[in-house]
Amino acid sequence: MSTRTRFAPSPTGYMHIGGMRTALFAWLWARHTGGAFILRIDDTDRQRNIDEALGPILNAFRWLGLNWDEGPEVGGADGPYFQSQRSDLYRAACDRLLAEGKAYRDFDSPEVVQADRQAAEKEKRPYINVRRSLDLTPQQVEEHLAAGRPHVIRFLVPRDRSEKVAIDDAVRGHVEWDAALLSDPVIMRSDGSPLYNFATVVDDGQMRITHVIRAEEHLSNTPVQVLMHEALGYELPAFAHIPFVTAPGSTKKLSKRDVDKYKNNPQFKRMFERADAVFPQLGLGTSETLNPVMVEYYERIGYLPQAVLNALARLGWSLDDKTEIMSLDTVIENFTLDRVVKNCAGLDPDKLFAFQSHWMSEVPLDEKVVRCGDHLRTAGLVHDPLEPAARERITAVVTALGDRLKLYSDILDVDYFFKDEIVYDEKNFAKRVAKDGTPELLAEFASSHLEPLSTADWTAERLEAELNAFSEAKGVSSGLLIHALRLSTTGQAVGPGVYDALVLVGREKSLERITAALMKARNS
RNA sequence: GGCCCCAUCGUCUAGUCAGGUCUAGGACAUCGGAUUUUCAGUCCGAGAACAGGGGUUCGAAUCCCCUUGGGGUCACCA
Repeated sequence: MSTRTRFAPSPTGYMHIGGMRTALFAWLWARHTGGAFILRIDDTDRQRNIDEALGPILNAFRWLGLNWDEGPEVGGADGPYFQSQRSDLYRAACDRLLAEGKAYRDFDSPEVVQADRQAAEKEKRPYINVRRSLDLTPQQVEEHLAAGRPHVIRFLVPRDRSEKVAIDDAVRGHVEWDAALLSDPVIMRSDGSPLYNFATVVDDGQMRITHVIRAEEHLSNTPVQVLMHEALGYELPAFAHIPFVTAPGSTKKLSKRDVDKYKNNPQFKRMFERADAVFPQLGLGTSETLNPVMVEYYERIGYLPQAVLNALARLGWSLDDKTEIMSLDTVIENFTLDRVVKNCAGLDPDKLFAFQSHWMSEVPLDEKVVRCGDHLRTAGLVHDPLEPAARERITAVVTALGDRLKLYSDILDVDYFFKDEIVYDEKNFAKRVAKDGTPELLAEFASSHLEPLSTADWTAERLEAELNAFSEAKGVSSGLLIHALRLSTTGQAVGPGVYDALVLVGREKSLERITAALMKARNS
């Protein structure tokens, strides 16, 4: 039988990076086995603004290139793929259970149930729901029904079953539970809508899912689901509970609720700072609106899908003892569930960045130019990046940047190549320019060696030769002038090689900026 | 608290199922050196781990038990 895996997100308005990893593993297993990957939307709870809430999720899949064989937009034979449109299926399954005595109507009010729970807690004994409604005679049930008395429907756990409820999890191995300790799960609310635990079983059964690959936090839902699969006569799928992704340097599940804490996390901190530096320029808000818990963060800040995919694949899975850099095709070819690690894995921003460095080095110049052009246009630094002169300039800058360009948004750090005014890195300006003797040296170099140069002679080679000749004659380290020149003409301490930078800034503007810097140094 | 899961360098991991070849391998990060009389980068190198205790065995990171620690989950959420 052909493999069928699924990912069933709830439309929350964003795609969680940890959820993305779970989805990736399910997708990978389907692709590795030549099976089907199904996207199913768990929207039993919220029906409003479904498009708005679903958009970012589908976008995340598209950005990473993870296609789905059945689901929203593409349809499929086992649809619909929105739980909100599958009510009849749940109703029918529930009726069947009811008719077979495998489920029952529970007339206890939420308050009563709550009191039971509290009583159990007080007496320090495990809570299992009290089956009062089971004592009702058929006649009493009819009366309650006729009276329109609100009730839920619970699945009747076979607590007296002799053997344990067990699964052979593809990643965790044999796991078993004692059915006698299980509470009867509510499968239908009093308003007639299904609960997740039930809907999932009905969907997985009806869609003939062969491998339920999901995050570890669902492990404790598994026993009742197994029982419900059995009760409904579905063939039990294989389960693979993969570890969840934790926050960097933590053992706790990565959660959007904790973003405020993450801002102080030493490893996460830089990502938030980067967001606050970049997103406002792109009109995307700040780290408040887009943060590293969301997949969109990575897309917008200029990560490569290859890098994110590589990092995600290596989080809880490995090919062997040395392979780190892997294309999606390589991962598909080698992905197996038995090589999924059992313990939870912390998202590592540094490692992701390292993957990014590698994959960015594989991107052709033209592609980099186009993507950087997009960022520049969005930031208002370039009107039309496709216009020949602009394109040429962007190409020159990207070339000069070389492998310094790690994220596409890095292009915004060299905005001084695209606008007139520059922002000084004050600390480094003081250190490299406004210090003993340097302004005088710089002034002399500018007037004696730079100003005489014609625009045609304003080349990296010539500039380097002039600078070397001057510093040799003066008996000073060339590094002194190199730093002073960079700070003066770009305002920054880091950037392309200084001769390239001077060429990019141009003769005219370079001289102007040096003059301005000298004035600034004198006044400080 | 009940139930369940997990435990190798700071981090991600290889090795665990089929004990020896593991004085525990790789990657990221860190530190040091080289290079560019420039930041970055690149190259080379270094430090860095089997949670603890009992067993079984000639031999245990690997098998068994206990302890400790971490985590998940206990809804008319998903």
